[in-house]
Amino acid sequence: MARTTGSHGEKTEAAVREAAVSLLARYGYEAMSMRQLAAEVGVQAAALYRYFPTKEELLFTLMREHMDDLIAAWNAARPDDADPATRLSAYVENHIAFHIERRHATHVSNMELRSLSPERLTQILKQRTAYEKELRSILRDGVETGAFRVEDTGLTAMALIQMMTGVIVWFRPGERLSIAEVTATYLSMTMRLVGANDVTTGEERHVHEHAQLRA
Amino acid sequence: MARTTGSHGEKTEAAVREAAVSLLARYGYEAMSMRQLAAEVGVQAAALYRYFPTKEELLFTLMREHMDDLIAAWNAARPDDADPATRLSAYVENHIAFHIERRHATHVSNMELRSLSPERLTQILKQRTAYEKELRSILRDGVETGAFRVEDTGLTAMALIQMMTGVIVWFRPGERLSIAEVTATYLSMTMRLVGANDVTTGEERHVHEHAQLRA
DNA sequence: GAATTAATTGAACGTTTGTTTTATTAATCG
DNA sequence: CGATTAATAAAACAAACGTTCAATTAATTC
Repeated sequence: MARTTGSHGEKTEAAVREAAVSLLARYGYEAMSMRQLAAEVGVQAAALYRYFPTKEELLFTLMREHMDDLIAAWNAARPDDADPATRLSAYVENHIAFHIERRHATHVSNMELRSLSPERLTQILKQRTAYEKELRSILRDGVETGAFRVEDTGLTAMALIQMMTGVIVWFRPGERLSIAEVTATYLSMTMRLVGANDVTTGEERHVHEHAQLRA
Repeated sequence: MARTTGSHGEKTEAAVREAAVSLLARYGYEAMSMRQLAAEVGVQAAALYRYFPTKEELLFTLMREHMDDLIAAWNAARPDDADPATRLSAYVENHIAFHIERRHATHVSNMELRSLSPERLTQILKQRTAYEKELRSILRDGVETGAFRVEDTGLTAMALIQMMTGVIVWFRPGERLSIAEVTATYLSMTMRLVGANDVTTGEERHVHEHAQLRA
């Protein structure tokens, strides 16, 4: 047999991407074989090489596009000329919403860095650093204006990102908490962590609205 | 050739464990081959099977002992009849010190869970849950006595653990910050996060001592 | 110092791996 | 409808994998 009835390049490539994200998240890069991926798509292994020249290029493509999307999502959501607290809220909300919605791809992008060649690793890390820099900048501005009380902006940014990204480890859609509840709780934890409620006097009230939701 | 001069079982086994933790942390379970591990130890691959029956059993042994050690360290450090803030401080300090000191082993225990068989995975997760339960219990007590202001103890415990364990991702000994500085900063972030400084009136002062170390 | 035990080598086994090549069939275009 | 192009299958490749086995040598014991 050769070309199958109803076969279409774009559809197959989309199916490969989807199956790859799923299998990579579940088994990891080294444990996922090209034959396993092909079987999931319903195709022979050789067919994969029409869309991606190597296994590593497939991984890299998925990771790069995921980082592109993350940065694009933040650029669309960022409130440009707002006070630090508002900008921090937007960052937290975007980060958590994006990471919950795309848990599998995030898992891959965070866990499989060591499977990339040095040059490709550098590129992904560059994108990640650019994204994290946005948070550091917000924190720095907040410290300057007195909106936040933070000891070390670099360290705090790392702590916040680790904390927020951690949702993908335990969060399962449809269990106990909704995305909105999780986001609200993380938002208030973040604001307390950066010492925001001691300083702001007006709109930071909305943080406390959620504060006793489930005490 | 066969038995080499100066060979001794205990020494070899210790060398295997040490090299395995290092290689597993750097390359991951699937990417590390038994031949690569043997080469690192300076031995042939077949010699490894005198100490560990399979590759997976080697991984499991390292992970189980690491969890044992973590729980033992906490049992040695835990202040039993103290107020929640003191207990939380002890938990944070122990967690960060232990995880920085044993970054590689922690990395393995966190990243390679999916390479374990279901039964072995269950055992490691049981140990992990037992350890995390300690933190949830501290948070619950703190909420009850009014020492902490926390919306969801389970969610807060997960957030704190993700945040604290995250140090192993970026911390490198001998760079910029000392272990003591990192611990102090994480301690004050934790205390703010659980809303501790609004309630306690006496010994929570020592939190603020560190607070403006590097603002 | 001979007998026994502990530790290791070297070769081999059957699988599985990522990838390439060639042939074949379906879809598309003129 | 015939020619061309796109999409796939099937088979094969060498390399690497975890693991086993028999042979061999060092350390230990009596």
